[in-house]
Amino acid sequence: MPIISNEKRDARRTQILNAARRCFLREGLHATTMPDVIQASGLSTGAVYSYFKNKEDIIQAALKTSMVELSDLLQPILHTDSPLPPGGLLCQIMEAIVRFSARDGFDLKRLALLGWSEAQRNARLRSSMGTFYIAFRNDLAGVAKEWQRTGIIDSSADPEDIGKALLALVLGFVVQAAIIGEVEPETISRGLHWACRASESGLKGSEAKDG
Amino acid sequence: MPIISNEKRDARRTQILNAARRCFLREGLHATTMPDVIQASGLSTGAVYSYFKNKEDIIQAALKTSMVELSDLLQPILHTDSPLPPGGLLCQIMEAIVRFSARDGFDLKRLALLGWSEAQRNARLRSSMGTFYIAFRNDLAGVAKEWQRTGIIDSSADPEDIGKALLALVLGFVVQAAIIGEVEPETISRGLHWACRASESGLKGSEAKDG
Amino acid sequence: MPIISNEKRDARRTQILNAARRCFLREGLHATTMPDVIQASGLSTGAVYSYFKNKEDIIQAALKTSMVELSDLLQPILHTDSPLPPGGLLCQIMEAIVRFSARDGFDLKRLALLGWSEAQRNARLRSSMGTFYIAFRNDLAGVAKEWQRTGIIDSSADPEDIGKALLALVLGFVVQAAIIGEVEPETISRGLHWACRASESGLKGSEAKDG
Amino acid sequence: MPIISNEKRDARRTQILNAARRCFLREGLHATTMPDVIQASGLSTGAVYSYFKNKEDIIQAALKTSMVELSDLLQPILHTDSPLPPGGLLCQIMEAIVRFSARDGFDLKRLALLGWSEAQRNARLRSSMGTFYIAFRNDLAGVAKEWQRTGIIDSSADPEDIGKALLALVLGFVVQAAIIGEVEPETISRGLHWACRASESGLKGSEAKDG
DNA sequence: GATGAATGAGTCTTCATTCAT
DNA sequence: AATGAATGAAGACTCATTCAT
Repeated sequence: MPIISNEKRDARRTQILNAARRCFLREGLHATTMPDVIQASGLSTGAVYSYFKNKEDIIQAALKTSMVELSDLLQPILHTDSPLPPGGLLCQIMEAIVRFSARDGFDLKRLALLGWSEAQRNARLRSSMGTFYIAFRNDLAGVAKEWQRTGIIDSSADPEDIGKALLALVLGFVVQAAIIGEVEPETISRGLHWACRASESGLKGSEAKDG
Repeated sequence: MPIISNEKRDARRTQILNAARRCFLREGLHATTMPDVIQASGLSTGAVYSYFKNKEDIIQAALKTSMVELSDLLQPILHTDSPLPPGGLLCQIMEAIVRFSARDGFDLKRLALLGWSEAQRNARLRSSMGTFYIAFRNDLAGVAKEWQRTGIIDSSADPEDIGKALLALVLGFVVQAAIIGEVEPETISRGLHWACRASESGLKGSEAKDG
Repeated sequence: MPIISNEKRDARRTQILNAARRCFLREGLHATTMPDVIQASGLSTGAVYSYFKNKEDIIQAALKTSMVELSDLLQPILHTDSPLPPGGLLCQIMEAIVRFSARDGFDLKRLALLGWSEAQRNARLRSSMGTFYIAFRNDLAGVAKEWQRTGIIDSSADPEDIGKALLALVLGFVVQAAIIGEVEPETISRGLHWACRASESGLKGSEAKDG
Repeated sequence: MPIISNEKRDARRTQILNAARRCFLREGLHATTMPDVIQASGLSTGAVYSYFKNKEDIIQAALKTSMVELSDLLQPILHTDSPLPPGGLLCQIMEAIVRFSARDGFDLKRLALLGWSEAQRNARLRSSMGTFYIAFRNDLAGVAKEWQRTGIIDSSADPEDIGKALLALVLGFVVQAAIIGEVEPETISRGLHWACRASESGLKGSEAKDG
């Protein structure tokens, strides 16, 4: 039965990819050698190369897998009929990311930094990563539209802009947590809360510039 | 006199560092070879190695230099007697970063991504980078205190939290601009403005969780 | 089966080591480059490096191998029930060394000089070489004890001292043969014979000093 | 006055050569770099290169100097009207070498090993070293003739052979002292004394072989 | 003459990938 | 289908020597 064979194939791929991610987090993308991945996977050189054409393919697949996993995690949060208000949603997303990192031992935040860096010089990765983040941003804009529909947010706002602002907060949380640490999802949310309550908060950049 | 003047030495160092940064942006930190840097610098192998002990040293210095330059750029914005309100300040910072990138042809945003990635496995870099970002975050918290002093922000807020939230926005803008593009400082500011005006905005994380 | 047999592995190691020894004798230890050894071995760079960690390892192994081979050669001479008297034994040892050098084309005498030099600054080599020579010296002292047992040598003599004197003669023969030439084992033996028959030979150092 | 200048030149040369010998003893001939020698000499690169054409020249001169110094030391011992008998002479020579090593901090024994090794692949050095050792051997043979003249040694002996045997002992002492240690001049002398008093000592190699 | 900055050929070593078995 | 030995191109770095000042 080819079905079992296929399952086995998938299991092997996952085994290699997980080994690769462990290596990547430990050594970085470039400093990780194929022997590193091969040893960590417990397979033979030839076996690994029968599942992936080359190292670039493994990087690509490992990062893509992470993006897909994250996507699965975020879908229920973003595609719900009654999304939480901005602050709550942000927290939910950031906590999901934190939880994901804890779950499998792959620190998604740190893996993301590796991916962003690699995407600078790897067109294929840049492309798949771009697709992922644009979809994420669009989903956030979609939530913003839902907020407008339910009257939580003014209908004159540009939902795209809101999506971009929210994405910036999420990504910035990821960087900050990975590089400095000492940030919790709630910290961000709370800080934002106060910043936004500034009298004449002037959050509209144009006003700021004019003033 | 074959003894080179300090100015000339510094000029040479800068020459190498700038060449390195150009290479890094083009090829990434690891894919950049020493011959790449050497050729780009216009010097000889030996000359480059007389200014920097090894490749790691060049990476270190190139990123450190960028941090120092950025720091110089941000100081006047962050250490002023009458800082702009939150939205305006954010815009100012992001625009400074954008302007810096345009100035010398070194896209600071993309260089930052490279640095964050490298910092994962390079303790020395992680240390100097951590110092820089913590100082940045503290400066932002300092501005928050100033806002509290002038009554722009409620005195019950934690300025540290505000610093973290603002830093997240700045870093997130950098990532988003580098990876997806199609974000302007004002976009973020505007999106945030609307998100924050959400009725019962629920930006306080705890409320969000409870809800 | 790509899994190589132990015999083949050993054959490869020997192949590399013999190539290395040929190079070392031609160029010296340091002036021999890895490409030299690699080409002489007939293998590829990677293959050589899969058998030996680095150049130092090859030096170490090449010299150690020589010591082991020499040891095998000397064992039957030194560990016999009825050793020849001093002069005969010396000749036997020196001739064994000469014969060994002729056998495989590796001039053991010249290789020894290279090793002694390298041992000055290479602790690991110094250690293994020290072990070898101390064992050799002890074996010579052992023969001296046998001589004392059979009455060939006075029982009041210190066998250790005899071992040291004999070792000096052997090593000195090696140096002289390698550096100046025109010495045969018998020459040494004969010269010693006459020198020792000096009336009031005064070979006891203390007497010499007093005189 | 060119005389002072010449003296200064010689002093400089000595300064460089002494620095070089210190380096050579510490690092070996090849692992010593020109910067090593330059720094140890306290002069500038250019200065050192104005006194010696290249590194090979420094090696050559440093070793030659050592040979000359040793020669000066041995002359009075070897060219005397009433030389000590064999055992005493040997001790005198070995003690002179030991004393020389202690005097200036240049361990002549270890320097000799370095030189022998280098002589394998350096024709010029091999030549000057050969000249030195042949002269030494001839001087020893000369002493043997003197011993024959005064009746200490049988007139039927070949003084050349005696020279070779004595040289072997001296060189062997040097090697043993440098590589293993725990040998004193007297030890050798004493050991030899007992070995030679072997009944039917059979020191004549031919007899040994026949037996 | 003196200086030391600059040169660049030459070394060791790694590692992605292939392919005989 | 699986294995892991073998390949060799490519990279980081050193250091003897030169020569402009």
